Amino acid sequence: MKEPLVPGPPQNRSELKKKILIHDIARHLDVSIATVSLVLNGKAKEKRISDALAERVLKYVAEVGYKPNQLAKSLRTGKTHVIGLMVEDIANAFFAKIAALIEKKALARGYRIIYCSTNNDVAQTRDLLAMFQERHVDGYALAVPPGVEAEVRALVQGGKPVVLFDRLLPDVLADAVVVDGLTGMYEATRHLLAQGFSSIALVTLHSAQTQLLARWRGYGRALHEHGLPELVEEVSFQQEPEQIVQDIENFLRANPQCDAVLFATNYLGAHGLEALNRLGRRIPEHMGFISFDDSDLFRLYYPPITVVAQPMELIAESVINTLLAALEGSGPPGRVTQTQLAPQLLVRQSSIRPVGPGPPREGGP
Amino acid sequence: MKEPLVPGPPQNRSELKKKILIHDIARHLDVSIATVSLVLNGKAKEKRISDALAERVLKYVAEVGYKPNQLAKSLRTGKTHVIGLMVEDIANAFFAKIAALIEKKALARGYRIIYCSTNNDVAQTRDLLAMFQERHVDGYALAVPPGVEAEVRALVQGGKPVVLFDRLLPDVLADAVVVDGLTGMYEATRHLLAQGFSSIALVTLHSAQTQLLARWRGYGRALHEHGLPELVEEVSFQQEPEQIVQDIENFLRANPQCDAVLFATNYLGAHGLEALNRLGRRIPEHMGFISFDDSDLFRLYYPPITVVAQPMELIAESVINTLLAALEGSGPPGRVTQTQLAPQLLVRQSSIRPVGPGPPREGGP
DNA sequence: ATTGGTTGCTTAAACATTTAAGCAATTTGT
DNA sequence: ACAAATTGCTTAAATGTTTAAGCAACCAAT
Repeated sequence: MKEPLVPGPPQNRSELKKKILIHDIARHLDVSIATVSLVLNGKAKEKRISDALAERVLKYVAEVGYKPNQLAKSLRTGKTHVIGLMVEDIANAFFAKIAALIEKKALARGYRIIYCSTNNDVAQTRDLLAMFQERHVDGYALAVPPGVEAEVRALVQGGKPVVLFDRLLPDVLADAVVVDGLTGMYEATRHLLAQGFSSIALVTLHSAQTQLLARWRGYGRALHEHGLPELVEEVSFQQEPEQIVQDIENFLRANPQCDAVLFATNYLGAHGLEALNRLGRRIPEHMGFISFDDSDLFRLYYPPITVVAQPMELIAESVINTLLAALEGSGPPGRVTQTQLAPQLLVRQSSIRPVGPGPPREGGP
Repeated sequence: MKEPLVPGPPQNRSELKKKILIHDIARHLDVSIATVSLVLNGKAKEKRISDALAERVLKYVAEVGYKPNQLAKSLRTGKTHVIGLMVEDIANAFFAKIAALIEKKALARGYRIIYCSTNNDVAQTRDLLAMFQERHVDGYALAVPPGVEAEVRALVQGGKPVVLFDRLLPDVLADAVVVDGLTGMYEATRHLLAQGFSSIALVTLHSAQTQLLARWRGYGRALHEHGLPELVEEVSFQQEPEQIVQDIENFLRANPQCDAVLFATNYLGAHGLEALNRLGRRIPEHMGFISFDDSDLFRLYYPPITVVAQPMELIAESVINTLLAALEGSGPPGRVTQTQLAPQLLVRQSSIRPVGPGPPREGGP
């Protein structure tokens, strides 16, 4: 313990913290600042600092607990060791989980993350991208809405490591990690068809986000193969949750023949559950139900909800690997790495058609 | 324009981005760097730069879109306009939501947030605190586990703005924002008692986190007032989710007389639901159920789960206000601001005792 | 006609580091 | 014995800002 036992006169506590600089180290060891710096940056060998001196430096540095000022370092080297991560909404379970995983993996490899939520707002996203640049992040992991193609392209062409994930930006050629939502939704839809559901709806967002369009295409493909028509509700994301629930409610009420419904995102699924509750329709007796993305809610719901689960660990791992490869790889190899991961259909009760008295078509209570 | 009109040989794209510096502005306007800097920092009046020149500077700066290098600025001024936010786990719904709210409010006031998850690991928390210091964050918003008192105290005494939230650190006098979990849990327990539940258990973590202890005390107080014994399961947080579920399962199996259970955190509640599922016990027929923290899971569960909800908006607002007051307030006012917010008991079906065989004790509906 | 006060800007140090270039002293080669 | 190469370190420029201190030029007042 360094604290004096007797407090003594009112010391200015901030003086106790007197930041120690590389200059202090150098002076104490009676060597130049450059020597200390070289040793600390592992260039002792390369720059022919003697082992003896290098060791003296390291020893003293450890002893006094000297830590270089990262701001000065970054200013000089142009590297911050910070990665900018931009997601739709950090309060969303999917993105929160991805962020947590990426943070952990990045930290383990010496990088810090700074996050931002775009809320799918183009202007805000632009501002945030500008902030990342101002803060001199070394690399970008982006799940951004369409509308910022120009800015992202400029980054890529400026040589900055950029990895798009969750969704692509049309016409922007960049490293990317995405999940094959088309196949995921295709199989989910086929599963519903196989279960005997015959009028299957999709609830998605009115948005040009590529992952949503892919999921839609998967749904559409399965239906077309069976000669069935699409039945799609596109809700707007710029509204209150309550409004979304009501939209879904109205949609389902307007389509009473519909006997199963797919949701393109986790929160649409959650709102869907609420809508069905209000309508008093039971899952799966009145309505088959599948959502994209897994969560505690879906897993523990009664009945448990069938989902198209994304491989979270793999996504995070791929994003960080791709980014670090670009960051640490010697110069731009000119190649673009696009990774596509397979989602997994987790079949639970909500999509299992109950064997009941005859075809339970439109069964009222 | 300095660019030749004829493009010439294959230009290096990165050269196109030639970062513009304050020096370039100064030279173009034929004034000194200092003048430009003063104007940009709103000190034109104070330092007697003529309005005419100030306007010329601003005009040209806007025209070429010059943005000062934040690293250099921070190095010189010692301010980064970054707040370090440390939570238990960013993937946890409560913290994710708080983080999202704090981020939004901070951004609106010109500050950036960098987050970290402690996972309640003391060593990791210490490392992360050190990182925040290295990155020169201007202020700290901390929900940290016990064990880092010394480090946090050092920060506070070093004059750094620190706001503890969600939980306090014993013996660290700092600004804080907490929720009155004692009263919250006291009322939740009283509610169960009023409903006629008679053997009420609490599932909490084996931890000295102050908010958990307060919740426990609230539970204990209500029981003691009714002359009833405590029945508490403390699960360890260092284990896999699956193990926690099994712990709860075993605990409930070992206490068959127990007819209601309270959970001290949202994820304990979620695990509790799973445990009850596995045991085949129905809520509220076999077991009354209340969890701390609200979530979609609890709200949409069947039956809907009664919760002690925390006022998220208020927490975020208070944290950021307290922090910015300390950051921008003129010097240390010497006073510590501790805010305590009231939680809200949201009564849902899971804690409503079904009228069944036997007297429903203490006034029915 | 000198002093004193403004006005309107500039000079230069400071922030804390990295790293290319340089320079004695020593070792090696012929 | 002398040139060349190597060793082991240092000097100083560079990174891009902010801001205290300074300095001409002009004006007002004695």
